[in-house]
Amino acid sequence: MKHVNVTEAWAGTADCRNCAIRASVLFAGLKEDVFERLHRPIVQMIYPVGAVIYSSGEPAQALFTLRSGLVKMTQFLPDGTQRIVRLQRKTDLLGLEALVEPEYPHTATALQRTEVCQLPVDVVRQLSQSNPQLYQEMMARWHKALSSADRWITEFSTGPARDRVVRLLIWLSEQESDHSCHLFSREDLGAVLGLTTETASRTMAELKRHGHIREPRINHIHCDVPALQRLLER
Amino acid sequence: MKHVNVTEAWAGTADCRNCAIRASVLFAGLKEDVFERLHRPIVQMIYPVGAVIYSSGEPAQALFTLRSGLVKMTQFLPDGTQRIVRLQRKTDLLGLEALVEPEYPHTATALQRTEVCQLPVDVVRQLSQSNPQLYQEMMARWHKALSSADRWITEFSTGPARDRVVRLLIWLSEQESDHSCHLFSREDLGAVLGLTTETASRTMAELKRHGHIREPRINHIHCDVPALQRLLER
DNA sequence: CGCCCTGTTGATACGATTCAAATATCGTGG
DNA sequence: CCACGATATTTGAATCGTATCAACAGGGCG
Repeated sequence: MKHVNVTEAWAGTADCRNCAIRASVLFAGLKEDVFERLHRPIVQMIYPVGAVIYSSGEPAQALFTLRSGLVKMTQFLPDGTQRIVRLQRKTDLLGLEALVEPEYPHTATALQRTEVCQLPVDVVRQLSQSNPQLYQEMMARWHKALSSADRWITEFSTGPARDRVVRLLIWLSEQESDHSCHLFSREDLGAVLGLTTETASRTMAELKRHGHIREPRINHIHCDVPALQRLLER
Repeated sequence: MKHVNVTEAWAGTADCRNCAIRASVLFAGLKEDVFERLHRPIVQMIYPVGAVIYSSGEPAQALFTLRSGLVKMTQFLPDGTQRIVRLQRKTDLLGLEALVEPEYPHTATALQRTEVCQLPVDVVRQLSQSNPQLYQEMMARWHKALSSADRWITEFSTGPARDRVVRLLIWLSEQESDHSCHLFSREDLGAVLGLTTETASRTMAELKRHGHIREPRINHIHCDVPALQRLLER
């Protein structure tokens, strides 16, 4: 595994009012004056592949809205082993735990070039308590995180290797318009699905041989989604 | 699988003020007057083994605080297969999703005789919005649910069969004082751990042969917890 | 150019599933 | 209360899938 030591790029104060994903971010539907108070301390950041957004055990001082990219959430067990417990992508909110715990429970690492908006935790906590709209939105975020966890268990931790890989490819294709998806390393692919690197590699090779996927550029996958769906049916 | 068709027992209006687990329930620390408004509509229920507390797809009208017992949360996939995605026990809050969604996403089934308090969702929603204390408590509940989900992934969906069984036995022993635990059927044991019934049975038999557990009465397990811990270490 | 890292492929071993059968347990009605 | 059938559990043998260990190919980078 390549070791990356990045100082993340500070990309300026956020222009929330013109945010391309504003409709789906935390503050969709906030009144102007409330919004005004909130958006000022927001900072934008850009992380390259491999960059760590925050680490497990670090003081939890901010939440992050994901504007683009893909982030793996890793949990470390007492015995030193680690497992990826979630993947986060566009419009997801990272580090909700900061509202409740003093330290982040996961390590968040960019698997693709990733843009985030950083929200100080006290601001979010304070506003969400006084603003029913935001309160409801927070609940929805927790709920979304929990649903993802359930989906993770049933789709990515269950069944034979091929099915898991296929489900992940479909999941990754969901957000792309053209049946393509940006994959990450075989090693991470395995870690996400609880498989070894070799099995991940073999499975990908087999899917290619059957013509269900193509890989014109490395880690850029074209998926025959309907065919993949059919594979899952039996 | 045995099919149970129970009408759950109504056990009267809750006596919250003298609740044995009040310190750890949702309303710990509420002011008297607020508490007064809340506790009136609370109803206590007792479910026998196998009883369904609520079903996936059913209108979500209540949350449930678990006073005692054990409940499995089952998710049904489009293809008809099902998987247990969580186990809930004393002081856990069931059906948080009711705050956000019109229908329950899971089916909640009692694995042991289970006592719950039923809280109407509108009451909880309304109170939690106006009461900062309860708001914070709700966040903590969501967080707890999410942590459980993470733990589920890393402990019960990962590694060889024996390790999974051992981790579950330890988890079940946690709440008992005397290193014993009340188990459920081998079929459910398998479903919880993503294993077949046969593998679950074989693994239990092997643990018995090695003297790490005893089963004096059926499904009443005595665990040599330190020995089990040691099994996980290598 | 050569080294290192990632990915691929092959051979083998191990563990879990599957299918099948025997045994134990539970619940019910006689 | 016992006997019976239904259901759950245990055990065995064969098979399948994944991990493991090992070797090798290709690409990027110093």
